[in-house]
Amino acid sequence: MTADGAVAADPADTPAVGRPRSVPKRREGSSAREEILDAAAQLFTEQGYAATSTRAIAESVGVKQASLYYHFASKEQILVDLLLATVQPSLDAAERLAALAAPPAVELWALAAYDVRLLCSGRWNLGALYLLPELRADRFSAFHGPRARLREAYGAVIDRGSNGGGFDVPDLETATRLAFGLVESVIVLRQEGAVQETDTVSTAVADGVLRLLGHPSRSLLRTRTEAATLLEDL
Amino acid sequence: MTADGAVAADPADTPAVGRPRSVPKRREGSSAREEILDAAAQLFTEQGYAATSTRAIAESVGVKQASLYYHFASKEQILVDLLLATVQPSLDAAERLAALAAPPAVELWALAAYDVRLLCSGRWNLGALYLLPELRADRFSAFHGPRARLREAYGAVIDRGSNGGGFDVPDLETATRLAFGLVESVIVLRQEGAVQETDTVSTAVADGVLRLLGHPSRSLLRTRTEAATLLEDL
DNA sequence: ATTATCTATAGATCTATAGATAATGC
DNA sequence: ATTATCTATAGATCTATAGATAATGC
Repeated sequence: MTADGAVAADPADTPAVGRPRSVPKRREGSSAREEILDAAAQLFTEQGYAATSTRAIAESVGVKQASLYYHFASKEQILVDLLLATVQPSLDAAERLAALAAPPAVELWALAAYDVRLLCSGRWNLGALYLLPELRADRFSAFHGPRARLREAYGAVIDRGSNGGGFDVPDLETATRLAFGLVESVIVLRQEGAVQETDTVSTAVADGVLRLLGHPSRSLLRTRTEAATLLEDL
Repeated sequence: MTADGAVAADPADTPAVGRPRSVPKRREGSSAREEILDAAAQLFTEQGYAATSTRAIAESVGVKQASLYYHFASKEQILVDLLLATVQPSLDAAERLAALAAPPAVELWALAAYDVRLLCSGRWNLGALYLLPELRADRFSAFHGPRARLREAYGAVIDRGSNGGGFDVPDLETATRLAFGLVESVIVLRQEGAVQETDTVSTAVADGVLRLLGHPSRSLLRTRTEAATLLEDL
C-alpha cells in the first residue's frame, strides 16, 4: 500500500522495473514474455494465426501493441517459440519409454496414453498449433521435424510389434500414420469440447491404437496394467 | 480465329458477354463463379482462410480483385459456398447406405471407405476446410450441423453393431468420436502428401474402424467383400 | 440494354519502428 | 544507467464500393 491507499502496480514478485503498464496484470505468466506466450497460445489455437492480430494479443495481455516487440522480434517469432515448447515433451517421453525395453504393445499403449494426456492437458489446446494452415508454408518447414520424429517413434515400436509382437500390420507406413492419426484426433476432439475426462479418452485411444493394429483383445487388460506401471516411473 | 489471326478470347463454350478479361483463362471451372471457387478452394485449403487475400484469389483466377465481388457478396460468402458443397455428398451416401439395411459392420465399413475416398478425391483437400480455425467463430456455427449429422450417422450404425452386432463398445459417444476421428485423419494425411493410393488408404481406414470397435478379425474379409458389393450399387 | 469485366479508391486495418517516458538499480 | 513500458506513426496491406468500359443480345 502506498500512502494514498493505492494497490502497488505489480502484485507478483517480479520487481516492477521499467515504465508501469497502463492496465493492471490480467494474464497468467511469471514474466511479460510468458504472459504474451499465454495470450498468443489461446488466440492462435482458438482463432488461428493469421486471424489473430498483434493488437489482439497485446489487448489480451493488457499492454499496448508495440510493447510486444520489446520481447519478440516479430509475430512469427511468438508462434515459433510456442511450437518449440510443444512437441518436445512427447519426444522426451518416447525416448525414455523406448529405453525401458518393454514389450511393444505395452510401450505403445503407454506412449499413446501419455501423448493423449499431454494433448488434453494445459490451459490451451497447443496441439492445434500443428494443424494451423500457415505451418505448411516453407518458412515453417523446420517445425515438421520434431513431429515427424515423434511419428517415427511410433513407427519403431509398431515395427517391433509387427514381427511377432502380436500386431497384424500389412503395411508399416500406413499403420503408423493411422495410429498416429488416431492419437492426434484428440486435438480435434478437444477443439470441439468433447474431452470430458482425460483418463477416459487416453485409455480409449491407447486401447484403440492397439486394436487398430490387431492386438488381440484377450491380452489388452494385462497390457494396460503393465503400461500403467511403466508410466508411473516415467 | 479473327481476321488478324488472334485466338478468340474465350476458349470455352461460354458466350463471352461482358468486358473481356485482361489475361486469358488459366483456371478450371465452367463459369467465372466456379473458377473463383476452384481458386479459393486451393488457397483456403493450402494456406488458410485469413491468410488468403481476395487479391490472391483473383490473381489465381486471372481477374482483378474487385471483379470477385460481381460474383460473391464477400470473401466469407466464398468460403460458405465451398463448405456447403463439401459434406453433403457424405451425408447423402450415409442415408442411402442406412436404407440398405445391411449388417452394421458391413454398413460401417462401406461408409468409412466411401468417406475416405471422397476425402482423397478432388483436386483440392476440401475436408481441410472444416479444420480451419476461423470456422470456430460463432458466425460459422451453422456449418457444424452437417458434419455433426454425419458423425451421428456413424453413431447410429455403431450403436446397432454394439448390441450384438459384433462390436465391443464400452462407451458409444467415445467410440463414435474416435471412429469418426480415424476417418477424418486422412485429411491431415493428405495435407502431408502421405496419400499415395486412395484404395490402399480407404481399405486400411475402413478395416481400422472395425478393428477399433473390436470387430473380430476373422469376419473382416467377408465384411469387406459384402461392403464392396454394397458400394457398387450405391 | 445487359453483362462482366476494368480502374480507382475509401477507409479500415495490420506489423513494425522511432523515440519519449516512468519506473528501479547503482 | 537500465529496463519496460508508452505514444505516435510509417508504410503496406486488405476488403469492399463506385463508376467507367467493352463486349454481346435484342
